[in-house]
This record gives sequence, C-alpha cells and structure tokens, in this order.
Amino acid sequence: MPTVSSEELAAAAGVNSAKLRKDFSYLGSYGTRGVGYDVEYLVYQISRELGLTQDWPVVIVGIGNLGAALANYGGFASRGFRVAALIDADPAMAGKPVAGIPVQHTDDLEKIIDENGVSIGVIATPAGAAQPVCDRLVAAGVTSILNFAPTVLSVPDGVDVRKVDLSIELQILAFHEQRKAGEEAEAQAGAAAPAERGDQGEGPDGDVPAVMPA
Amino acid sequence: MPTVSSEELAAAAGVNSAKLRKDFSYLGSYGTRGVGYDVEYLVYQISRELGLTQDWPVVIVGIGNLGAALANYGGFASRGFRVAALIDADPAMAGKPVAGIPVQHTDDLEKIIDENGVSIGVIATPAGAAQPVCDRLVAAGVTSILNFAPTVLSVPDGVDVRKVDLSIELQILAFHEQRKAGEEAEAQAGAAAPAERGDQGEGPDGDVPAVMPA
DNA sequence: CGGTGTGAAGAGCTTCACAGCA
DNA sequence: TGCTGTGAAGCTCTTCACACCG
Repeated sequence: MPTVSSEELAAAAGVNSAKLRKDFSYLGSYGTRGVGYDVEYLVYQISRELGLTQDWPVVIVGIGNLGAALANYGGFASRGFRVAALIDADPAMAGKPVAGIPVQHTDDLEKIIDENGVSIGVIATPAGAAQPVCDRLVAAGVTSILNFAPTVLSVPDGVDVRKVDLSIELQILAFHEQRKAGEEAEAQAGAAAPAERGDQGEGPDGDVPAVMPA
Repeated sequence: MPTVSSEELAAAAGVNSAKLRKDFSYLGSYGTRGVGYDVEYLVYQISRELGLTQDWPVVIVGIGNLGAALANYGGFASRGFRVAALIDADPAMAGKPVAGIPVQHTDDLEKIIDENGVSIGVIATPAGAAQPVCDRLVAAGVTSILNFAPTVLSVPDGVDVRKVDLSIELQILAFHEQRKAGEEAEAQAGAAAPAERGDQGEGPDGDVPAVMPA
C-alpha cells in the first residue's frame, strides 16, 4: 500500500478524518491532494517528529519482576530506546544477566549515567527507594524520569517525571464495569436502551466519562 | 486533618480549585461552606463512586515477568481488586506459587472464571497468545480486559478493552526531552526564554503538547 | 469571615465544509 | 474527479467571579 487517505487512517484509528488531517498539517503539508499520504514518507516524518529516529539510552533502576519485564520488553528497541544499563541495589544481582544485560550495582549509578550519556531513567524500585534513587539520577544529569514506584517524586524544575500506576487502568475498567451493571439494572426498570461506548479504549488517555449525579 | 479546603486539595493535585469544586459537585454537595470538605466522608463518597468499595476478583493470564510483577503489585488490594487466580500456559508453572497464589493451567481457564465470578481479566501473555486468550476470557463471561500484550485485540460489543503500552510513556518523555534540546538551541540563538511546563506529569493522560511547525 | 456551589465567560479542541490542487 | 489543507462554526472543558451559607 504505497499511499493512504486521511479517511482510511481515521477509520483505522477511530477518529474523525478532519482531525487527522488537521493534526498532520501541523507537521507540514506531506499529503498530495487527490491521492493521499505517501505511507513511507509519512511514517518517516512522524517518526522524526516524535523522536523515534534518535537513539535514547535509558537505564532501568530496580531489577525486580517489573524491572526485568521492562528490560525484556521488545517494544523499546523499535522506538529508538536502548537499555544502556540495569541497576539494582542487591549485591547478589550484580553481574547476573537480565535480558542479556548484566545487572550493575547502585554504587556505580553516577558513573553509568555519565559514561552512557543517559538522560532518561526508569525507576522500578520499591516505594521506599524511589526518591533517593531519583535524587541520584537527577544529580547525575538525568532530566526525564519514568516512575513505576507508588510514590510521588519531587524533582527540581526542568526535570520531567511521569508516574505509571498499573492499578489505575484496572480501576478505569472497574469503573466502567460498575456502570454497566448500573445501566442494566436501570434498563430493566426503565425502558430506553442506554448508550454504550464502542471505541477501542486505547491505553493512557484518561477517558473516563463525566460522573453525573444519581 | 479532619477537613480540607478545595484550595488545599487543588494545590496538592496541581489543578485549579474551581475545577476541583465543580468536579466534586457532580458527586453531590459534600462540602460545608466556610469549612471545607470532611476528609473521611469525602474519601468514602469518592471511593464509592469509583467502585473502590466493591470487591473485584481479577485473573491474570500469562505469568512471565510482567504477570508476576502485577501479581505482586501492592496497589491492587487497596483499591478493591483481588487476584482470584493466576493462569499460565506452561505446564511447568502449574502449582508454583507466585505472590502466594498457585499458578493454574490455561486448560482450566473457563472453570476458574466461572467459579470466581470474574468479570475483569488481565492479559500479560506474549503477543501471539493474546487474542486466543482474549477470546476464551470473553466466551467465559469476562467483560473487561486489560491488555499488556503489544496487540490490538478484537472483542464483541459490550466488552471493554484497555491497552497498556509501557513504551508509550517512555516515548512521551523522549518527546519532551527532544523539545528541551531544541529549545536550548533556540534560546542560545534567539533571545526569549521558552515556556516550560511544571506539572507533576501524572501517568496516563496523554498530555502531549501540540506540535507546531518548525 | 471563609469557603462552597455554580452561572457565565473564556479558552481550547473538534468538526464542518469547501477552496484549491494533482 | 478525489482528497488535502484550513478558515470558521460548534462544542466541550476550564476558569472566573460571586451569591450564598455555616
């Protein structure tokens, strides 16, 4: 498929084609009127804009189950991320390979950051260790942190933190589940069929419907 | 702290106090003018509305690193989730306890769902196994699925799917990181100081700023 | 007086609709 | 003719500002 129209892409993504065209237009005029978008060129332009064509060395601190899962996650490499190092506080872990990368000890954190030119750190430690690890990462020059620990991190200005709470997604599902149950009960009692959202509910976009008074 | 004002909560959450009050008002009028909100009562009301006071049995399918990490994740219990069962296709895993729960074999999936009244399933399998597992979960009565596998699942109407892509958060960080670098270069060349977002970047809300033409 | 609850104004985002180009 | 690129309309979400109440 050498070219694709905004209509096709919009249908695939579940959005309005005008919105898709407007969004693309912010990147430049990469489409051809009467034809559509050249797929290869479009992919390249979007990749470039998102930073996928760059090489981003990252370190993962805290090699428990989650850290190991992240180290093994295949999706990183294809998006320009390179796991430069795995770091853990447990001396017993040191040297052990995880996902083919030997785990290094926390003592060497600063050296590792420096030598690899790392600007993005992933924290997958227990809650208690997160803030100290964060402080050391920042002091060593990391300016973006992805935090999986259930703690709110404080960082100086200029450092970005994103917190991932694995239970939030479950909670959103439970919320919808609860509403489904409520609507069923309502439908039985009442008459009109309740509207149901049919979108593909793609991950992190916080699309919880407004809560109206009962 | 028996009561709290919208101003305090808003500051803690990094949002506007008017928004917070308006949001709360959709749940009912739980505040007291001149005083604020009764903390305990507020917590209860919000918990109830979000479904945290209910018991949600969930099954986790695919007990690799990620599945194990999820099974061990402490945040679930406190939000009303109970890991009813762990399921894996590997016979060698069967019976082995993970997070204190014995892993069961995929063969018994339907029975497990049924006996535990599970309506929420978590898929942490490799990509290839996700759709078949999903189909079986749905056939067995699951109506909400949290998908960690890098695949888009197709499900019948009435079933909610949420897809978590662990690399998306990293990508958002990398995007900001790239912009920081760009802005620095700009600031050196030009004069005006570029605006910088200072919020706590809380997890899944897809707040990527609009991309403007270079 | 202090702080909620909320109508109204404002800002930002989405969709429409069509001019314009291959 | 077909589909992009985009001004303008429409809509939703956010913030303001203040009446009202404990």
